[in-house]
Amino acid sequence: VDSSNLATIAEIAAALGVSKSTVSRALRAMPGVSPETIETVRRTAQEMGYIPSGAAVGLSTGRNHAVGVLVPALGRWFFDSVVTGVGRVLAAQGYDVVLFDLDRTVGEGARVFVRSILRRRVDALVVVAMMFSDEELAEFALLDIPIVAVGPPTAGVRTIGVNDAAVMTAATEHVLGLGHRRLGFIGGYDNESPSVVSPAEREHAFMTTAMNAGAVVEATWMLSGRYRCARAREVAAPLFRSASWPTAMVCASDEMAIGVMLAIQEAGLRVPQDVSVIGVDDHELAEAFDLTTCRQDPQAQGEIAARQVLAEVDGAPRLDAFPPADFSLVVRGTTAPPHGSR
Amino acid sequence: VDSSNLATIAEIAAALGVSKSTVSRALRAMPGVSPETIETVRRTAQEMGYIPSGAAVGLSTGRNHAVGVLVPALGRWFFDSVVTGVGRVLAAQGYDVVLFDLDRTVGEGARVFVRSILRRRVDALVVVAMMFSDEELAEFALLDIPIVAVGPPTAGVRTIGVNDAAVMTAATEHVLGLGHRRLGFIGGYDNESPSVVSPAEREHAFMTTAMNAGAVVEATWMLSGRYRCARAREVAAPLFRSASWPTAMVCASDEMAIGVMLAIQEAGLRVPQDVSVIGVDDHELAEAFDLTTCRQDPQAQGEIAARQVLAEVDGAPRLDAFPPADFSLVVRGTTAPPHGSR
DNA sequence: CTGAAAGCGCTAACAG
DNA sequence: CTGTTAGCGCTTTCAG
Repeated sequence: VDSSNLATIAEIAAALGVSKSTVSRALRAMPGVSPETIETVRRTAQEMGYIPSGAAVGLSTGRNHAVGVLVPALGRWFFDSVVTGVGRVLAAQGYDVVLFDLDRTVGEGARVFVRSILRRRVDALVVVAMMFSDEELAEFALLDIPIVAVGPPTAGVRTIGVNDAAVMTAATEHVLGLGHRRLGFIGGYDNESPSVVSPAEREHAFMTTAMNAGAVVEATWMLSGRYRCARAREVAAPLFRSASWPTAMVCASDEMAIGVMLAIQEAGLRVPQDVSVIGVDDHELAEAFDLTTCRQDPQAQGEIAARQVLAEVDGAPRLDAFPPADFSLVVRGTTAPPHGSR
Repeated sequence: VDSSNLATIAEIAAALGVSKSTVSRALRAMPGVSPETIETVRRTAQEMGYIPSGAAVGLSTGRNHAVGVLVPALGRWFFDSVVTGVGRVLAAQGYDVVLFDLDRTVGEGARVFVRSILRRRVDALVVVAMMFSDEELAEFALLDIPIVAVGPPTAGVRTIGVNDAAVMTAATEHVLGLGHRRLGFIGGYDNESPSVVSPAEREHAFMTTAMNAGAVVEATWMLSGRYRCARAREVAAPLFRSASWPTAMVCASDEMAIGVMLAIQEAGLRVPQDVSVIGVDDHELAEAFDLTTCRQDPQAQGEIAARQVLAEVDGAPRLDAFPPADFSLVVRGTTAPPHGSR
């Protein structure tokens, strides 16, 4: 027990000749403490370099003033934005964010985090775009703390996020409206990260909308880019070097849209003259690439999630479902009527 | 004190008719506990859904098993990578990462974090690319925990990072070696975020190297992109629409290099035929953009930082300085001899 | 308005 | 090998 040289509440009490309780109350400005004592205590606390011990407070009150944030990985716009949003409201309320980057956990003793990682160090949990096993959900239940998910619907956890079907339908209808009838799609599908929730609705909504409009969607035009720019570029490259390609690519994320654009250009084709490209997110780079997209605001979603769990930690009634988050079509320069049309 | 329904060490002791100490020891597999007891205790702990209380352990041992990570913001490749690296080693050692995104703190009660935020909840600190006031450094000292910085040198804190001068010199020499004599530079300079450390050495090293080689560097070719892609594109756009532009742009980060390439293309010029572009980082998108760059590995740097603070938490002697981190030139397709040369 | 005392859940000497 | 006894630093009744 190497508790450095930081002052404790007892020490400042001794120095002032008052009781620990008085100091404790004064420090927290509780009702029923004379303004003078409150002043004196605060000042000497300051002078003595007092910093409360989170552990002691936590043990005593049962509140850790910290919420856990589980992300599949850092470095992706959506996840980062959510964490930023969550962090913003938590900081404002004096809560810490304990970050769990599950990326590294996968593979090893994989995801035994509930028991081994979150040892009641957090008062609530915000999880981003992840799937959980029944076991994990059971442990969450045991933990008995507010949990909300952000992103695509997470089984077993209430989720805040956009309506993926609506978003994709809007994107698809935009290019259909421009006259495109040869449509391609790139989504995140594959079994690489089974624990990361992929918005399944997106592919489905694209297909349905395209089919209903009588558009042509060849099997080879349905790509999987794992939501990464580089990966999208790789898988799209052969398509645009082949003999038959779509005149519009509907992408489930802006990162993939950018990758697709790169592939298109490398193949000697131009956007939007030869191929239109539309994404989803309004990523920070979307404007720089003049990318048409369906804007959503993950930071705001994170803020909503954080506010809700904090409210519940403070005794607010549990909210069972969130209304879908906002999104809106942002038309820029990567979509245009297909070549040859007017 | 609403300590849910989780079992405590006392309860499992009672259920087994042994003492708390025995349970405590058994759970931690301490020497001097019969294999049988250890087995029994563990099993019933498991059955009773026991999860140790971090607060109690922390109070008792003085170790929180958590380290704080301070970043200027999330969503930038370098910062994200460092956090990922730190998180990776911490997770492996059973430590939590408490993330402080200072972005939001700036402006408000700005950066009183040491006292108000880190209430001894962390056993160590890793800070990324930040500057601290003397006041803050004093509070760090008071905290008396291992602290290491990652990135450009941080005054008052030992830092792990690449030698910025060496990196920039290498980049500049690469284009000089290709025959370029009209050089431009884009760095992060400005007063926007005074608390974020900007690698000052980079601009200086570029200048020195360029001058020594007798290259031409017009004043309007020295840009400030704040290390953001979009910003870089904006400031570079007018340059490449003007009458006089450099044949090679040396960029202090890949994100800015990409922005510059966008601006070049928009101006109707081509990379590398008209303008060569070289960056720094080997960002995850560098390969997709076929960008020549000076690779560094911020994740590895974060890992080194994390390993060192953990070692010191465990009693290892304090390390006063780190050797410079590795970097290497990665030549790809965005640099070539200047037009007209052979 | 203030003090005394009892814990929060766990670890850590000391004794057996 | 196991039990007892003190705390860690703070909050919180319950009495003055």
